[in-house]
Amino acid sequence: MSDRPLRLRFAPSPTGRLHVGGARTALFNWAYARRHGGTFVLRIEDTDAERSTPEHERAILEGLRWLGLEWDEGPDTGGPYAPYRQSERIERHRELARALLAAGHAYRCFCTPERLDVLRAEQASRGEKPAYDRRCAELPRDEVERRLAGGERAVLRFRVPPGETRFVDHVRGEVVFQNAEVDDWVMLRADESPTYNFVVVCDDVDMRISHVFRGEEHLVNTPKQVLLYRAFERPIPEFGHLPLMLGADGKKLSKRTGDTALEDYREKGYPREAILNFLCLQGWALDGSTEVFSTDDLVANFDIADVTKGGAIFDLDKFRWLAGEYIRADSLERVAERCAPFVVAAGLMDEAELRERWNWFLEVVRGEKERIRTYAELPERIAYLFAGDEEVPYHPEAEERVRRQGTAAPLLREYAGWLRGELAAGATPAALAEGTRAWVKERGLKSPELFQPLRLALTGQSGGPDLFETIALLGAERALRRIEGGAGRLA
RNA sequence: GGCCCCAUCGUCUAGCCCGGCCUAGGACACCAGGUUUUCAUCCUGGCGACAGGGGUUCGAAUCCCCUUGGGGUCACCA
Repeated sequence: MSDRPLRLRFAPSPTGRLHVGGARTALFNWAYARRHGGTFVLRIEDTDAERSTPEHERAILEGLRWLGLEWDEGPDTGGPYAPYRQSERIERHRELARALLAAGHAYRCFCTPERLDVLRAEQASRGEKPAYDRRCAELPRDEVERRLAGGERAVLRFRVPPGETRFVDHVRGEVVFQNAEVDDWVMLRADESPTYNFVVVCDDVDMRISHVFRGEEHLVNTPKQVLLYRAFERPIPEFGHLPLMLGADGKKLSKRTGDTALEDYREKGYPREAILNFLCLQGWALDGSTEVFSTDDLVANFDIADVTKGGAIFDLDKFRWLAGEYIRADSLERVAERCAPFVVAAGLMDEAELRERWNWFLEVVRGEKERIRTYAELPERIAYLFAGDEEVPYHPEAEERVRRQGTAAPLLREYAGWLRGELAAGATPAALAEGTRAWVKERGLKSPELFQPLRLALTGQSGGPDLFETIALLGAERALRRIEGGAGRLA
């Protein structure tokens, strides 16, 4: 088994947006394949015709690609085991089901959903575990034929053999299930459509999947699947069940406790490198001390055996810190490129304007680059640059602090007079900074006495980039107008 | 509830497999200080954990058992 070609897969179901937990599963599968020279397969599990949509499928592929997780075989790229969309493999599933039926590993069950409901209700009331009672397990062949011919609907159930099922999980070690605990589960529904536990094995067998790494919620499915491999007499793949990603409440990450979709974070402006890095950190560590690392580092070092066993609470604070790290470390040009769509979306500038004033925009970004943690944070921080000079929105607390100082209005008026002269003479930001310090000193003031009102008048905020750079960004006329306007508003 | 999985700072984790180097390391968050025109960055320091109990051993965070706690799962969903 170990000398089989290494083949891994990620098999999302297009019934919703790509979950961040799914993205991490894909990442670890991908990394393992890349590390060991294996093949990474993408397969779409769209057997739930009710909920699967082409839109979701497209979005999932796009999201994975955006992350940089390229697959070697998949629904769009094709490959030697095509098709890679389960809905297109149903004939094969039925064929395999018939083979199992013929071999006695499966049987027809005529029990109606209604009877099963009643059965489960009775079991529940007696405090028993809900399980199929195998009423149809030993039906004589002629009776089965007769009822089928009579138009009765039947599902196909797997006949779970006695004994126990054990397998080695590469994250957890050996896991044992008593087969008596495993229900005779449905392989084919009454309409002949195959169910998840069945198709997954059919396709993994047909696609020669050698390693199955997936979320821990699938751990309890594994005995069913191992039993199926045995029935098929095919090699059982290596398993590894990844710890769950948990919400702040310690339960499986759900919409109740935060954003669950990869897209959510993308839309919120997290750098993709930071997302990837953070996903790694949920359940795996490079060396225990390095927090910031690339997917190359992951690929060079990833081992399924090093994955943590316990569930990991999604630590948004750390994620945001990491995102900021990536933005700070990135080039100005690139940060600007990536912020641009958010600026446009916020209605601050349109694309033509952005192109036209690109160098100006670069300077704007330079001022905020070490302050933002996500690209989406830029627009709100720089909105003051686009406000009318007479109606710069003052942050209430900042304004309150300045008003308490009391001397702001006359000071600003006086300073504006001085500044007008300097600006007219073409002073650089650095020269202005120096001149202003001298100006403050001459009057026996403390720096904040001027700078706080000045910042408020210019930006409406209490913090931000260098004031003289801000003046340069605004231009002399607008800056002066804001300072004089500020003197008026604060008088 | 049955079954299965898990258990190191508030959070993510290193250490555990191959007991001693662990007075348990790193990071986020938090607190304090420094730098700065402010905010942020950056630097320094602080707070803070081996769930509990039994074993095994000269010695246990590391091995075994029990308890407790948490999670997952129990469909003609995936």
